[in-house]
Amino acid sequence: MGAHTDTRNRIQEVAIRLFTEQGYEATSLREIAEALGVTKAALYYHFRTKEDIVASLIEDRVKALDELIAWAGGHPHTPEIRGELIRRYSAQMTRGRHHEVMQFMDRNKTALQGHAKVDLMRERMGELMQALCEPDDPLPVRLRRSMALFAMHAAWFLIRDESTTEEERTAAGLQVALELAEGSGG
Amino acid sequence: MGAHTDTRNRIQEVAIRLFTEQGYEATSLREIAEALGVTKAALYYHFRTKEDIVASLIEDRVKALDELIAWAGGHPHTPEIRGELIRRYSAQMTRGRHHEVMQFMDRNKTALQGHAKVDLMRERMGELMQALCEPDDPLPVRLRRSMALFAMHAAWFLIRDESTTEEERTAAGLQVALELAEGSGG
DNA sequence: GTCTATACATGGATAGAC
DNA sequence: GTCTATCCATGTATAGAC
Repeated sequence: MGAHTDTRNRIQEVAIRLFTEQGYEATSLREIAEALGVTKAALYYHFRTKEDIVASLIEDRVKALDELIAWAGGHPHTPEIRGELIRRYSAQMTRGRHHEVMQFMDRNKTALQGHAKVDLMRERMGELMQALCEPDDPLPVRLRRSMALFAMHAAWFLIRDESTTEEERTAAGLQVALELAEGSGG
Repeated sequence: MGAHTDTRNRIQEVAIRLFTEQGYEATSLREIAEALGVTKAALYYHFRTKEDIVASLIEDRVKALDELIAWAGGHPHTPEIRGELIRRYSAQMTRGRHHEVMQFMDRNKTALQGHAKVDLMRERMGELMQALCEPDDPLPVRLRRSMALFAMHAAWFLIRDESTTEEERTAAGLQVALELAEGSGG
């Protein structure tokens, strides 16, 4: 954990904040550099490209998704397993930068298209969805299950209320997600 | 409805498609022009700026939201009124370019930040939300009601299945939205 | 590790001819 | 209404000094 790792971390911190607030394309490397009190060229010592900064930001999230998919692969598609999968997903959102990463991606959907790591992560989300529902489930069920995952993101960034605690967000997201997954019609 | 109106319409059609597929910033005016077989300069005859194209795309949606908000303003906040509000919202999605506009905006959140008409529309969505829930409603209720609106968008673009008909999408979105608005916890 | 300087591409937008 | 030509700002990325 020398000065190298530290600067690298500070770059990531500022980058994800600005990418989320102002947008990925609207945020120049010059702007990130200035916020850190260094120059553009300094960033290029730590990251080969702008895309590499993004890749570094989401790699923990991809790993976490891989674990979830692997776990789901060893279990049958039952309501109980779906519930547990959702609980585990919810728990991930409380750790590290995971919910920040999801918000960053949600707000920059098109801008991140074509980034290798981002496309990989979209694939993983698709695989996770397949663990939550069969292709021949009725449309309302598929819609509800897709939205179950979204509920756990939305709890963090759809509700903008500053006074809401992290525990309340997590609980609300989890509750709505579980209802959506096993609601009256599915 | 002369050649003027026609070309203008064709520009809008190509623009919203490319903005949604590839992204707003990733789509240059040159690219739109080439897809139409004209030059960049020709576009500038019909629209003063790139931002003006966006404004023209969403203005019908803003008008539709205004109508909805006005209607809600004349009624109390009851489950029945909320249900009717959601039904009317759902009906709007089946007309004109409304669901395409919502998808375009969903996929380009940050890129459209600061566009006057887009910011206006975000305000309107906020007002509509206020018609659906009180500030002191419990968090899961607020989350569910926010997601009710999202469900009606998601029915159109979260489910990518080509064989799904427009009627099925509309019905599924409406059903899930109504469940979310008046679910077990809200 | 960070700097200055700069190459190089691309995009939005305008001027003025036809 | 559409064209050619061009301006100008900005962005990513690199070379090379310190």
